[in-house]
Amino acid sequence: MDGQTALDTDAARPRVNNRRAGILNAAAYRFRRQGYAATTMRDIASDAGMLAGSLYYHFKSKTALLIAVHEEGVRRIADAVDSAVIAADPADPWKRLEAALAAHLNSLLDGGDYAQVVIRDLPADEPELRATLIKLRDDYEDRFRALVDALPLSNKQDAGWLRLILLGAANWSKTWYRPDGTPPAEIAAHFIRIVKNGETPGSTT
Amino acid sequence: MDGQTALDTDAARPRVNNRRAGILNAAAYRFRRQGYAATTMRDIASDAGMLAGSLYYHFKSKTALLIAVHEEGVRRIADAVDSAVIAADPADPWKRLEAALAAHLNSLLDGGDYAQVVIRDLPADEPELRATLIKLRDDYEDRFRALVDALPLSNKQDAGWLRLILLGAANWSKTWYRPDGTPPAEIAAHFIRIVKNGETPGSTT
DNA sequence: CAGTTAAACAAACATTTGTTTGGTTAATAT
DNA sequence: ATATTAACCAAACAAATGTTTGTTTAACTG
Repeated sequence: MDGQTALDTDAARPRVNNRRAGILNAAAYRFRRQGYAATTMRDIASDAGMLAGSLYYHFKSKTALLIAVHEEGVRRIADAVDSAVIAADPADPWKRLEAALAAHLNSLLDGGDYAQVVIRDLPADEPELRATLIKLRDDYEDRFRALVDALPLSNKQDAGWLRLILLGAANWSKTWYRPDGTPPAEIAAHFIRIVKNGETPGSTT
Repeated sequence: MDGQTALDTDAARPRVNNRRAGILNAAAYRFRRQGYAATTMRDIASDAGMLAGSLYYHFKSKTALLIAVHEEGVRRIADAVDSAVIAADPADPWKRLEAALAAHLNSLLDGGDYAQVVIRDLPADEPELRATLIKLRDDYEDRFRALVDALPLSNKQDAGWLRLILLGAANWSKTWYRPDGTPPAEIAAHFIRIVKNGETPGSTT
């Protein structure tokens, strides 16, 4: 029995916590498709290839699972946005905002399940849990606050409205987006162009 | 087997179905606050002043209750928008759209619970139910399709984007709106102004 | 009055829920 | 080899779930 070398046991598979990612993936998948309340621990366990009780070796509760998915989701979408902003032209604040919005949309629409869970409406059961999740999202959205504040606006007071319009329109896109339709980057370009130039006839594009 | 087709909205017989509205209100209240999956029939029954089983005299299932709330919600918000558009200046298509958006926002933010349930993310459990609810909302949103198509746009192709931006930003407002903040009508005015005139310096008309 | 019936109750139903517990396996370390 | 421990299973748990059933109450009608 012990004659076999450790060739079949993947060396890149650490013995400790190597199933955590798989469980989190399954949870994110289910939370996105069914929502938190409608997802059962047995759903998640089944997708992860184990029994419901076994999940409690890795996570102490269903709530902890939701928080972990949120944290991972915020981390991913924030990284994507930060990278896009860094790669964008530092001299063009509109382009920087567009790059951030495109990354946000891409994470939301063509990305995995995590980002969708972050954006989706939060469960209102436990106020404490709700506060935790809202804070996670707010910290992320601060990026857009800074990007919008850097714009040369005709009315500086509009920075807040601009942020709300763009993030709202973007977050709502998951209800009408189709993978065979306009890609996320183009959606972002349209959004930015419209709020930047307006739709009044005669405005130069 | 006399199939009674009594109008449930008929108030001529107070004794018949006079609790329907109360039950629907309770359901809308709970669905808005907790979401559909997290709301129990006992929650609704408790708010309506009866036991869970008694609900089944008025509605055949929890699903039927959700559909009824959606139908009532769409009816209310559609009526509000239609009235606002009729009262608006027929010669100014931008004002007409703004009036519709203001009515939409008002129903969503300062209105009752029904509109929020319509807007909230739909349960994905039963595809058939989901299709029913989506169709209800789509029929309502057709109003905005017509209003946007009537605009004198610098780029006619942008009608679709304009509708998506405005409805998206509006529907997302429930996540950041505070009753002591900017009132719905002013929010609508800001949204319209920005997409109409743009934010490029010097474009103030 | 009796007869009918809308409306609700009281109690149970069979599942499903999140979670706990104790035991089992197999890899690792000593 | 022995001990340890990460990881999981198998089974149960109490509570909660949507729904059904038989019965009761009270208002209307003839």
